[in-house]
Amino acid sequence: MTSTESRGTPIELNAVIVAVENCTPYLLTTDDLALPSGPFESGHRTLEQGLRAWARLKGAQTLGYVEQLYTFADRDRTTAGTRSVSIGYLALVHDPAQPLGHDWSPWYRHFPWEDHRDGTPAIIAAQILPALEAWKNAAPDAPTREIQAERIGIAFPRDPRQWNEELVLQRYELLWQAELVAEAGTGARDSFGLAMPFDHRRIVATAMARLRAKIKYRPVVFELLPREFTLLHLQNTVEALAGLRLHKQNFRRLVEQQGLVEETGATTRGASGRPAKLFSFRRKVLQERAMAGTKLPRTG
Amino acid sequence: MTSTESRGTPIELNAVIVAVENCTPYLLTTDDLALPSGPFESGHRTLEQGLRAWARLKGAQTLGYVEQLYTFADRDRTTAGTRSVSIGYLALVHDPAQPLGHDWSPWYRHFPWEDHRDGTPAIIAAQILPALEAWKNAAPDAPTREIQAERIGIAFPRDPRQWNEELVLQRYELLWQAELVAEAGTGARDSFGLAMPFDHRRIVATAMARLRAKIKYRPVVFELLPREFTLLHLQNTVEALAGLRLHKQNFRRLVEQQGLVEETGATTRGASGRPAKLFSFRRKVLQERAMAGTKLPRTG
DNA sequence: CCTGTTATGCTCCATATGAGCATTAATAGG
DNA sequence: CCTATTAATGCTCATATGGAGCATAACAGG
Repeated sequence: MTSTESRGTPIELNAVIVAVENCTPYLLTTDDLALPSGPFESGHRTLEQGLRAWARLKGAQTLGYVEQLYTFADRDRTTAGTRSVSIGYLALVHDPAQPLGHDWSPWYRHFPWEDHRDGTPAIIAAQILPALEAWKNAAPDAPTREIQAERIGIAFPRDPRQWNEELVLQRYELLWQAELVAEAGTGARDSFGLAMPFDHRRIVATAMARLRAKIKYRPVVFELLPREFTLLHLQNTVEALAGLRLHKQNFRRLVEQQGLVEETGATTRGASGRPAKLFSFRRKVLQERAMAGTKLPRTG
Repeated sequence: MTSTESRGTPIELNAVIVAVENCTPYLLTTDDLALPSGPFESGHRTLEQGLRAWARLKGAQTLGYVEQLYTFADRDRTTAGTRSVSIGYLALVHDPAQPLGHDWSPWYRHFPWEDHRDGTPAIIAAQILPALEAWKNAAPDAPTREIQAERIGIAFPRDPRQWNEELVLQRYELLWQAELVAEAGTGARDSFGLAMPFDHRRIVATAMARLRAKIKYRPVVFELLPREFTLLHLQNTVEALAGLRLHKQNFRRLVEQQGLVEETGATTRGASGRPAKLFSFRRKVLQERAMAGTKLPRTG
């Protein structure tokens, strides 16, 4: 920090642009599966506005929710030889009018171990755990093995009920260190999930983790839904993001007791089964409860 | 984003370095109350490591916990004329051996409206609310006034039990927009709290909000305490950060049931009153519960 | 009418949280 | 030794909140 080598570092923006269609979350990518990115443009007042304008140009639907994720600047993060700094953004696209095209990639293709909606994915017991075992056992000393074993146990617990869907980034980093993802470079033996260029899969992991954490305390799911939706549609979307099945009745109780939605009066028609009421998001809650609230045992 | 004007933008790091002494949180600042900052140095593997090395040089105690806060890059953020990008960090310093010197500033001097440990601070009813009222009433149209009133009501609720200690940033931004902090520039009539140069007070507000949110679901308080502490000391530290009084018995119950601490066997001596047992942080919980857990009604 | 399917209502229980009341263990000062 | 003071601790109780599951209701199609 004492050097004056501040000619300037190239800054780029990377956006994880998410849409959900038919119970599947998708990422907007370029042809080579890279995240859309561009140079930092100083013409906009804020980074976020710049991102929105740029996404419009790139042909993504208009971005709804936008949030800064993280600034990535490890030394080994080099694009075209020079070290680069990237500011990652997460953006959510409302239910797209036209079906998603070929430039949208289902995110579980890149993270097959993260989708637990139909039970623990087979790849975990069949391939990931054995490979991690082997990696752990290759550690030089016992204490290290101990620590690795702990990490593995937390990231990929045996008991399905222990699965913590938020640990997306920890899991990806664990697989990286064990050289079980192609991006780790050094001649990975096994490679799980569809790789992405540069550190983009890491950025996506960060985005998934953030999103999975956020849906629990902020009504962001609605940024991925059309204006009107059924409660089942809402639940399916949350499940798609979390990669988990939820208890239907309790999910509804939660949604209603929090006053997140209101009936529009209309119902679905034509489908099989009892028609469902249509709901819309109560924008007011954004103001009413600027946030859930406390976990501290306050006085008064 | 289509231009190739990427000669590079100067990047600087700003660190909000926090320590707690005697029930008071302090910030490390320079003589003119600026946050310690320095150019982005590419010699380190990660930004975090760079920050640690640099803090050591600057004479801050060794940093314990470090976390990236946010990247600030609004157009009006200019240092010495040119637009600059700043990566903000939050760092926590363990109980300092020597007393904190003059380069540490109590954070409530900059945010007097945030300390509710002795009840709602007088400044809110006496000065802030009237000034915000006036600002709201000066809005051109009724809908705008309506919205401002909502914002004010959430940021500074009348009922003390509605006070949400996490909204530090929202409150600061509200005061900024109402030109009630000196940094807003345009000839602020009133100015609340001790100002800081540039947008540094905004960065601190971001840090406070993050910290207040984080202590609820991650055991970060221990990063601000000595190895051994009493439960009262622990509670006082949390209260200092949150700016709130907590219910003693329930606080203890919470801490114990979460298995955060373990007795060291020793007790305090010399003080008045019954001696308290000394505790230490159970590092294991970091692994055991890599995180609190769910808010979603899972199945299974 | 009978069956399959999905939407909705409700109950029950375990645990967490919010508020207090009551005791106990030390120290300081007479 | 006795007493006031200062904290630490132990417990209780009512009320939320979260997890599971049973029971009904409303429609499509044969």
